[in-house]
Amino acid sequence: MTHPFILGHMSLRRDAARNWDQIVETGRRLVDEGTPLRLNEVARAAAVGVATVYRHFPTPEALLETIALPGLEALAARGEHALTEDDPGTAFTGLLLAGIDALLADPAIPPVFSAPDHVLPRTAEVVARLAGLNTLLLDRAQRAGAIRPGLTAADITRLICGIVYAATLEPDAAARPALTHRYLDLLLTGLRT
Amino acid sequence: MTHPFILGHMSLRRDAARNWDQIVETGRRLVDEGTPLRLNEVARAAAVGVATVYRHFPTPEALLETIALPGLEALAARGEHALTEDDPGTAFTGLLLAGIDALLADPAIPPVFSAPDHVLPRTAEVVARLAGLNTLLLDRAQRAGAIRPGLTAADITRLICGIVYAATLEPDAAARPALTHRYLDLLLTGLRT
DNA sequence: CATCAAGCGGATGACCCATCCGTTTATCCT
DNA sequence: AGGATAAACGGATGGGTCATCCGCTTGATG
Repeated sequence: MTHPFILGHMSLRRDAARNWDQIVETGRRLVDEGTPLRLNEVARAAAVGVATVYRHFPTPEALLETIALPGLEALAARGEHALTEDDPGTAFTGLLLAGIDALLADPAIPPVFSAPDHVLPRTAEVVARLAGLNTLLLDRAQRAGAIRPGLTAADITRLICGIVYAATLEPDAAARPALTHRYLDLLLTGLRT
Repeated sequence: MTHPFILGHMSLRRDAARNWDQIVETGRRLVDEGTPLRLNEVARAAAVGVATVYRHFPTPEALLETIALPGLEALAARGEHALTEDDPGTAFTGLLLAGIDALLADPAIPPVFSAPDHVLPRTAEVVARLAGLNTLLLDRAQRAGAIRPGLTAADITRLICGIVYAATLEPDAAARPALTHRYLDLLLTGLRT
């Protein structure tokens, strides 16, 4: 990942951009290792001054959101692709499955996705985009009679997070994907008409 | 709550027991307020020296487990009562509902209940007791044909925690109980044969 | 009442966080 | 090219929290 031009017309000095990259990359590594993001530690691991990290990312949340962004955008793209599918039922369940897999695959995503609000505009934007997609696909599936009425998109979002959370209670991480898929099946049985 | 005699034959000096009570009571208040338990803060709020708190509860987890214990034991008692019910299906679902309500009602319970291990023997014991009850009631319900086979008690436990977690994503706390009940209904539709 | 161990509390060293500021460096302009 | 300038750097440091240690107090015991 490489630093994006801000608002499309502003750029960072070359050394700043390089540091930005190193910080995000290091943060990604730490997140993947399961370490909670401590900005001082990120600075040390990235061989960069502490102030540099704080200048780019005032809080751990800001860095985490930056790290999570690509994954969230991939998921949103996946959702937009689902709009073109023929069967509203499979389009909807397909997005749920993709969401679960994304949440499981990238430890940066769950905390960002389930946070009540976001510090970066781009994160807020992509999460809102996902919510819109979710609403749209759910509505379609409900109209097609594939999903029972009386459920909101917010319910779906929460339940997906709940399923992923449930799977994290399994100590063996390798077993989690299979678990989430079983739990999603269970949920879908309840969701269908 | 009042300090239990340790192993049934050892007792604390009277002032120590009084402090113990005050610490647990203060901790309970803080937990109910949603404050994360910080031992220094508990000491200040309980008008007690820091060392006194640390002597009784070496870690925040130890205090939290102590605070959660009564609720967990009430739930276990509820589960033992469920054993005497006639219909295995309602006995099982009744315990699930009771579990959810307990997790929602007492903020001390979820972190203790879903922790992979426990620092106090009594906590470990009561959680194990609950697991046993869960296994037993699930097995009965499955044999009676009320619940589909292929699910373990651990699955159930995780799913219950997942549902409660899902409800905590709703910002309005007053709406959460209704949510969890709806989600449990959904889950039960999936669980039935 | 005297003895003494159990218990008390707060001072303190260790550690983490995040800001500030003197120095360095990229960029721009002549 | 090279100097001027602002952007960016980095680490020293003050502020805050954590948990231990130890000299003092107090309840229990005979």
